[in-house]
Amino acid sequence: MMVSTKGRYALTVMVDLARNEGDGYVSLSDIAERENLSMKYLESIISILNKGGMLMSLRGKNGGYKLAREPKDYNISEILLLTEGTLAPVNCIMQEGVQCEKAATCSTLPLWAGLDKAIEGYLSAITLEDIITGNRKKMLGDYCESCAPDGKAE
Amino acid sequence: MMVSTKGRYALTVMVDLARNEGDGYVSLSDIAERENLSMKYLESIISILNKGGMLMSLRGKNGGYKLAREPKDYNISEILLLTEGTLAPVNCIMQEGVQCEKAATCSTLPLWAGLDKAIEGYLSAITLEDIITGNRKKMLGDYCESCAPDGKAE
DNA sequence: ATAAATCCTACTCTGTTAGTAGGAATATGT
DNA sequence: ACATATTCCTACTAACAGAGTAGGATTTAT
Repeated sequence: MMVSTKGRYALTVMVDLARNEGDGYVSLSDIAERENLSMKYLESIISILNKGGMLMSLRGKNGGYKLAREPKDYNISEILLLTEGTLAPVNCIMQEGVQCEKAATCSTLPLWAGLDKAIEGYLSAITLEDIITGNRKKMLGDYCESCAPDGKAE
Repeated sequence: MMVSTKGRYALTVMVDLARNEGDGYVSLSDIAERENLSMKYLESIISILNKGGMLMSLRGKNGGYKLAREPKDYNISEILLLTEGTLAPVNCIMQEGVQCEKAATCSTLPLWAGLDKAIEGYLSAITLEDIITGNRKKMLGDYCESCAPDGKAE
């Protein structure tokens, strides 16, 4: 598994915030209740988003969080990268030039590098706004089987 | 991390077998020595490949393994799927119609489904032969930064 | 002052990963 | 027949990561 609940919930939080933008600062307890997730756990996740500059926060009564930018200005890759640490599909692909010592002769490395690129490419092309507006074409292509398990196209 | 050493070593084994095809059956100890991996661990991995019909095996002295088909007739997706169990990037995407109960209303599901599709698409387009022959264009596209960490294109 | 919120540190429980260990079954060469 | 080289099979273990929980300190609006 590449994306844990941490990254998934982080995205859920971002989507929830985007949907409730107008309301000023949104409290974590509201988000946790709406999304039916543990508030304590979300706390640790939203803290990463906040420190990473994705959010603005206000402490004290009536405090909470809101998006630092507009939904269209977040891509999914950056949200997941921040919370997960890496999106690399294998250990041999690591950040910034750090390489396996066999890299020069490894015949499978180009495969992993290519897979990494494919993942990065997909995720960085999609914005938070695409998710809010349900831009299925962008996310799934023209037709998505996995969305129609009963055999009917949507 | 989506692909563990299990899947990675499985691919390494397949590549090693493809490279040493002419020699009839190849023993596990030869592979382990060449690839510098624990033979005992490889044993458990190659057993999965064998039971999954990817290999032919011969017991006893001079025994070993060889590919059941030609390298061009294996795609990477099937090798990894067999050994890893799943390639799904998240828990909400599972096999054959099994779905999260919130699936119908989940706004992030299309993203995960699309990512899964992108991964599957990439991996199933590449064959074992592509790896043997070092088909970088197919694996990496026209230019690969991660292959030239010193800043020079190859 | 009180209540409602973020912020911070530390802990725990569980499952997965990455192996290791030991031996049984099978085939070959001498 | 026998020693040897191999696959095959079951079980075990140590370390790490994932998924939270717990408790309280700090800040701000009313």
